[in-house]
Amino acid sequence: MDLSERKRKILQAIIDEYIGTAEPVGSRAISKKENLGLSSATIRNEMADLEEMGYLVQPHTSAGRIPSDAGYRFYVNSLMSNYKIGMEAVAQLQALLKTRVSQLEKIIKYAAAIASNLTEYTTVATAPSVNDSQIRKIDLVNISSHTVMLIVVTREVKSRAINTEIDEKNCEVLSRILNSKLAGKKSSDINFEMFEEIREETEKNTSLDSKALAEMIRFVYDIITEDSETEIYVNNAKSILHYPEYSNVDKAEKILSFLEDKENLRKIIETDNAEGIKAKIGKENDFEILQDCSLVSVNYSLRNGSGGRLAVIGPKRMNYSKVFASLDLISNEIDKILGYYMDGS
Amino acid sequence: MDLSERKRKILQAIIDEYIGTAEPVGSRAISKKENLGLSSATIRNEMADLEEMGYLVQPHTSAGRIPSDAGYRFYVNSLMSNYKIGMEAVAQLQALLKTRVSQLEKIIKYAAAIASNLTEYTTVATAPSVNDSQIRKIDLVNISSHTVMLIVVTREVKSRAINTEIDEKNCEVLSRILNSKLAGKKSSDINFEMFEEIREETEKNTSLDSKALAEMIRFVYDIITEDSETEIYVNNAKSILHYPEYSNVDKAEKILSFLEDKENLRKIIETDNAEGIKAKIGKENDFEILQDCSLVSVNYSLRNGSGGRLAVIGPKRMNYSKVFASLDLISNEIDKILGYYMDGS
DNA sequence: GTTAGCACTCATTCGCCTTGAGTGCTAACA
DNA sequence: TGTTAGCACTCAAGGCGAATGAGTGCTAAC
Repeated sequence: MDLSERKRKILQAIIDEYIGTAEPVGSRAISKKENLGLSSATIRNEMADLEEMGYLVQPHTSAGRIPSDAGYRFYVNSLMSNYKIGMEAVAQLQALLKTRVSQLEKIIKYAAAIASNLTEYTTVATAPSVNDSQIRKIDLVNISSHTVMLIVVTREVKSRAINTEIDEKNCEVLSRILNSKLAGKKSSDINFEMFEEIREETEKNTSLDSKALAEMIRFVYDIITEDSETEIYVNNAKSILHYPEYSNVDKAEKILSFLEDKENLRKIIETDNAEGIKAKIGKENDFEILQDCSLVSVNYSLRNGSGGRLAVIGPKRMNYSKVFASLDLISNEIDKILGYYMDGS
Repeated sequence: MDLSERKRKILQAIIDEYIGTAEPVGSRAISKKENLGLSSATIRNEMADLEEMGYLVQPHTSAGRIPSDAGYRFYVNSLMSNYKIGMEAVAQLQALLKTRVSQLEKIIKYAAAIASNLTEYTTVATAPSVNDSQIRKIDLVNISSHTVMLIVVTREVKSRAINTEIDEKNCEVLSRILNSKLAGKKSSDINFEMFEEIREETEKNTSLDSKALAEMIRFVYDIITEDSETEIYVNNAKSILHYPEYSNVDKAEKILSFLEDKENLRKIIETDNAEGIKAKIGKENDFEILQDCSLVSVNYSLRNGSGGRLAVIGPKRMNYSKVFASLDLISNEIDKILGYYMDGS
């Protein structure tokens, strides 16, 4: 599928124009762009060719052309220009991410927010998954006469307030036993039998009511083995309403519903773990509701192997070059920070 | 402003009808409701009276009437019927809240989600504020060769991953000193001078680089004194799009933007700490953008004095009786659970 | 190979008319 | 004196056709 230089230029001009206006592009509009000195009639001939080749479609006879999915695909693969993000924006981004570096859990949340600011599209991101990391410490702290806070430290901190009658002294003994048996282990290596030992040993060394103890152990087991449900962040979903494509409120509502369901989001964002920035254009998306959208995503990773994904969702006629540039910038910055921060093990 | 029994009935019928249909209500529609055997002409006369009194307005001469803010206010204060929530829904709610009880922090999140399911309107809720509670424990855990997890336990658990070179042994010493100086204190009683002592004592007892130490102390100070930013949960914002009042996409987008800004939410939800369920109808809302909406809210509280607020936001013609009943139910259930759970101190 | 010119198509807009829901007023009725 | 039937009036909404104009494809000339 080779295109003449002229066809490439015309196709590019049409798509650029359409991205800006969301209106079918006519031959005259293109011919008036000074850079190629061609009359509208010539452009018309070329456009007819491009339509035949499948890159353009005509919504109706007397309208201009709009890009087809294939047209966008060609544009993304070989036509789009390099977008240059302003130095100030870059500096701002770096500064902002740096101030958040002490709240590692949240860095992706901020990154996703920044991405949606930069691009003005909806963004979806998964927090870095920290499954299966080593247990560093388990702690039981009495916070009121019958509430104990259970804390498990791995790479992250999980906690649970538990309603129980275990007193401070017994808490101490129990937490000492828990640590001696479990600290240093990976959560995937832990099974319920280990807790049987813990129960026995604790019963020997404390005056604990065996029912309260069993309950407590159950909680510890749960908190350790539960999949730390990786958070998923959505930003700027409402931007959908901006696009004429979704001026139909019903359609807009459907997609907003879709974006509210974390399950869906997980699916669309986790299908692809490819390196680098990937675009899914229109019908390339598995979900029917996204077939008028494009999804551009990138994964970031920590040196220890865990990572996550950050995606931009917008209309098919999104500003691809800007989106690609933004994601590139952001994922680089994140990799820098996280790589440094989380390295070693 | 006394209304005859007949006027009350007519006003109630009009508002009930309008809540269901969102269309101006005509005299004929009311006269056909069997319960008052009056002709449309008679109703017309009464409606004219009610309009003069300010309870109804006419969008244009040849249309029916719609309730004014004052009309809704009268309806809420003295007209609306008692909505009875189905037993199954009540049982479901109780069951659901109970299963979440071990994740206390999240109970309000679930309660807000339930409220928006029950009412089908947008809900906004603030998590229980746990400011100014006593520090129970401070911990420093090495999670990698140069990352230390800082953990502060009050009624909740706050944590921060910190990039530093402090090794395990020094961590232990430092955390012992921190606990001896700070445990048991309220975070509001803590000032930076105390940390000067801590710094001096630590320097005496460890080989710590004084710059790393100063930095670490700064983090501890920050995490303790920072306002634990009470989370704020929004559910079902998109339900706005359902109402014909917001079929205008621009208007819908404005209000969705408004609801995305946590600052705004905080303001609308925290203005009123009154006991019981309160409604703000139309222009009674301070924010101009909400002047076509009503906001019904309730506060829940723990026995220790902290608490939060849960609000339903919908169109002025919301189903007030259902919303009131739902909030009443939910806040009672929450109070039961939290009261039991968090009591003592 | 390029372009000017022309006939043709078709979505969009505008004005006009019709329709119908609803009102207020008046006069008659109970 | 309160209620109701009847009638003239108002006005938003919807249907319809003409006008508009953006765009095309094709042809003939350059």
